[in-house]
Amino acid sequence: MPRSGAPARERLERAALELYTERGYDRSTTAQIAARARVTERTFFRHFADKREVLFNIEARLTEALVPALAGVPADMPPPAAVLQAFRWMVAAIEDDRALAESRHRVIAATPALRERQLAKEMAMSALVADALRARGLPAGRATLLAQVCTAALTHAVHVWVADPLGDLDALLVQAFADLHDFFDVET
Amino acid sequence: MPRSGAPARERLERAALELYTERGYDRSTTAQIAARARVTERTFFRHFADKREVLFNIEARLTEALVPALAGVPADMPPPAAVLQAFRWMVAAIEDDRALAESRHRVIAATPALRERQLAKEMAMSALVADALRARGLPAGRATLLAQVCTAALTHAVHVWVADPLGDLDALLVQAFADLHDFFDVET
DNA sequence: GTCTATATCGCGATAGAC
DNA sequence: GTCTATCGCGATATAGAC
Repeated sequence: MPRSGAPARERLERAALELYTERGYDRSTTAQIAARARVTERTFFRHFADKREVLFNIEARLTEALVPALAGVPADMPPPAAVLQAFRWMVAAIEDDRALAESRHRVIAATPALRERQLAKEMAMSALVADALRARGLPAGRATLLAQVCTAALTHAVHVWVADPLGDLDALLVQAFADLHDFFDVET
Repeated sequence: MPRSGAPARERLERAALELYTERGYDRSTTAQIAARARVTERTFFRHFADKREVLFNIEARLTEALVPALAGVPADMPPPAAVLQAFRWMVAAIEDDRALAESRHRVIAATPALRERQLAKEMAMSALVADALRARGLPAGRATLLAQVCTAALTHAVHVWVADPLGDLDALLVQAFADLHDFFDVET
C-alpha cells in the first residue's frame, strides 16, 4: 500500500477537511475519507485515534513550538508579559496560513463534537504554559490559573481574527492582554 | 409505561454515575445503564443525546440558576466583582452536595471523553456570563473575554476544592479572583 | 487486515395519563 | 379522544480487539 503523492497521513488530513467542508462532519464517514485519500479505513485509524483528531495536527505542531518559545523568554519578565511574548512568537505561524485557519475554524465552529475537541487541545496547551510558569517560580495553583487566563486571551484573539478579514492577529493578541489589565486594575 | 420508583430519567442518571464509578466510563455500556435503571437502551437515548450527557444535568441546573443571579447584582458594581458575586451565589449550591460533586469529578477526571464534555459545558456557561456582561454595557468582545477569564477562575476554584477535603469553596473562589487582580495589577 | 462490539438513531406500535 | 413515555426491532458507523 505505498504512495501516490503526499504521505498517507497528509492526504487523510486534506481529504477530511475537504469532506467536512463539503458535506459536514457528521455526514462524512471515515470510509469516505479513507477512499478519497486512497487508503483503507483501517489506515485512517492507524494514523488518528478518532474521526476528530484528523483535524488537529496543525494545532499540535504549533503547541510544540510553544515550549521552546516560553523557555526563551527572559526570566525577569513578569509572568503575563512572558506568556504574551511567547504567544506573539507562535501566532506568527498561524497568520502565515490564513486560508487554512479559516476553513478549519468554519468546520470546527459548525460541529459540536469538534468544538469539544478544540477546547481539549486548548486545555492541553494551557497545561504546557502552566508548566513553564511553574519553572519560572510561580506557585502551582496560580500558574494553572494564569495559564488558563492567558490561553483564553489567545483563543479569543484568534476567534476575532478569523471573523474579521482585515484583522491583524498580533495586534488583537496584544489588545486582549491589555484588556485583561483593564479588567483587573486596582480601581475597577 | 411509567415504571417503579423515581422517573426514568433520574434512575438513568443515578445508574450511570454508579456504573461509571464502579467499572469506569468506557467499560460501562449504555445497555448496562439502561438495565440498571429498568428501561430499554432506546429509552436512554430518548432522554440523553449520548453516553456523556447523562452526567451533566446537575451542571445544567446550576447554570440556569446563574442567569437570575447575574441579573440580581447591582448595576454599578464593576464587572469582575459582579460576576464574582453571582458565582458565590451559585457555588453555595455546589457545596451543599460535596459527596456528589466529588464522585462526579473523579469520574470526569478519569475519562478524556467526559473532560471534553465538561469543557464544553463550562464554555456554555461562559456564554451566559458574557450575555449578562453585555447587558451591563460591556462591549461584546471584552464581555466574551472577561466571561471566559471569570469562568476559568471558577473552575479552578472548584478543582482545588474537590482535591482538598478541608477546603472552603467560597473562600477559594474569592482567592482565585484576588489572584487575577494580582496578576494584572499595574506594576506586575 | 479482518472481525466484532456497541454507540447512536429511525420507525412503528403500545400503554397509561389527562 | 390526545399526548407522551416507553418498547421492540433494525440499521449504520465508529473504534478497538485479534
